[in-house]
Amino acid sequence: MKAEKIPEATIIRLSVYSRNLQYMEEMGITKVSSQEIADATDGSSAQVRKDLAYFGEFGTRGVGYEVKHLNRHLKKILGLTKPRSVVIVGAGRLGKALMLYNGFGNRGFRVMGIFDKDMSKVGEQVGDLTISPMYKLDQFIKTHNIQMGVVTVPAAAAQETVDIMTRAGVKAILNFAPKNLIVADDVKLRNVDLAVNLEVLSFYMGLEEREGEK
Amino acid sequence: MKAEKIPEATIIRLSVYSRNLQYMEEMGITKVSSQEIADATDGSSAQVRKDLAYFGEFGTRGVGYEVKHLNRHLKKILGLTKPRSVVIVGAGRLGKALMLYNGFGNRGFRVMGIFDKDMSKVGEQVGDLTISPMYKLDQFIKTHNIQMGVVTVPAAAAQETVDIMTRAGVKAILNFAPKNLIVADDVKLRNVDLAVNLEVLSFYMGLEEREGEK
DNA sequence: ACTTGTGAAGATGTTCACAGCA
DNA sequence: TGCTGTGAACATCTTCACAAGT
Repeated sequence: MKAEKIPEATIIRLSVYSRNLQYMEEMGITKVSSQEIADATDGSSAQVRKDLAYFGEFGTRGVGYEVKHLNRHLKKILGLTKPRSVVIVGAGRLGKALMLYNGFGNRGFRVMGIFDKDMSKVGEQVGDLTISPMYKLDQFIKTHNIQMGVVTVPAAAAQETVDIMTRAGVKAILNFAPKNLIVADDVKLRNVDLAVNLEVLSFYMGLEEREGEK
Repeated sequence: MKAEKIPEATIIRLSVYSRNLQYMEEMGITKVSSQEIADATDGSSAQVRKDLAYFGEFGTRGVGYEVKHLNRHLKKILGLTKPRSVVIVGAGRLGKALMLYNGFGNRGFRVMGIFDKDMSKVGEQVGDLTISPMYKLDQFIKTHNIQMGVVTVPAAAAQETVDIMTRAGVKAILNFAPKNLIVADDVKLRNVDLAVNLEVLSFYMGLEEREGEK
């Protein structure tokens, strides 16, 4: 392992490797090669080995990797060994859908609260949580030591939302609002822009269409 | 403009530029510089100019860009000038949330149908559409000439879903199932993995925590 | 014999810095 | 003067190919 800077693309792939190793583990597979991981995740075996090499040596030459052992290390690297507390702000359809999304829970993320400005939504039950009013957000984050926030409010309200979150102590934010947000250097921010994804697809479709016209 | 290969990162940024130009247009701003676009989208002015240079010359030296003119070109590049027809398969919470998501509609994407295998969901009203049974999907895609599909079914059902879609003629797929899918070369596929995004944030939080321990 | 781990080569993407033009 | 457009320098990421280890 080296103290180099690690590409973000590597971290994304490690997360995908881990998910696939999880499946393998559940299916009772005990041993895997870099080539098999590559096949399952649509990558190359050299890439898999390079990605892992940033963090240490996890395999046995001539043999491969022990599934359980490798997955345990990957989860550790990704910080998934202790549960992470999350709040969702914005109890619209997307916020509620994420609140109830199983994919978070079974990877160690605990959605502890869901908040909305709209008082007509406050009190509504979503799964086993109740929608809380925004003015309680700051105190809730502090009391429950919340580390991560998910933003599903409209673009116009996104900046004030992250300001409240970060002032209260949230250290990482996943933003679904189509807006470029400003946060302090020590806060990690990731944007998921659903429309951008469709537009990228649309671009490549357009390329094909133009090819077809020739 | 050159016939070079264009980085996907460039396409993603063009989509973000376009969204910001849209805001500017709505606010009545007529003129913008590459620096101003960079500030609004958290990038560099050189990057903005390089991205645009793949497709032509849209500005005036010494002056900048005409907002409306540039946005019109970007939308053309992204294939957003004619509306794109979309189906959503998987009428769970995420599927419904996406169905009702405004961000698609106001960028030219038309959700024409929503489908689910679960017959107890079929017939249910979502916005102004009704959930249809899976066996109607193939015919619907052909009849309405659907170009894009959004997959929000569970991981185990994702591959068979895209097989039906692509056999019926869908040319681009946005997949939310945490599963690596196989599609023909002429079909464009993008994966949005919500848990991966949280895991990447978790990784960077872990780095900071380890820093703090020193 | 087989598969990892890795330096070196190659490919790709970003930034610099300035010529070109209004 | 001011800002775009762009070749060249730089930085980053991926692939290659083989030595090392079992």
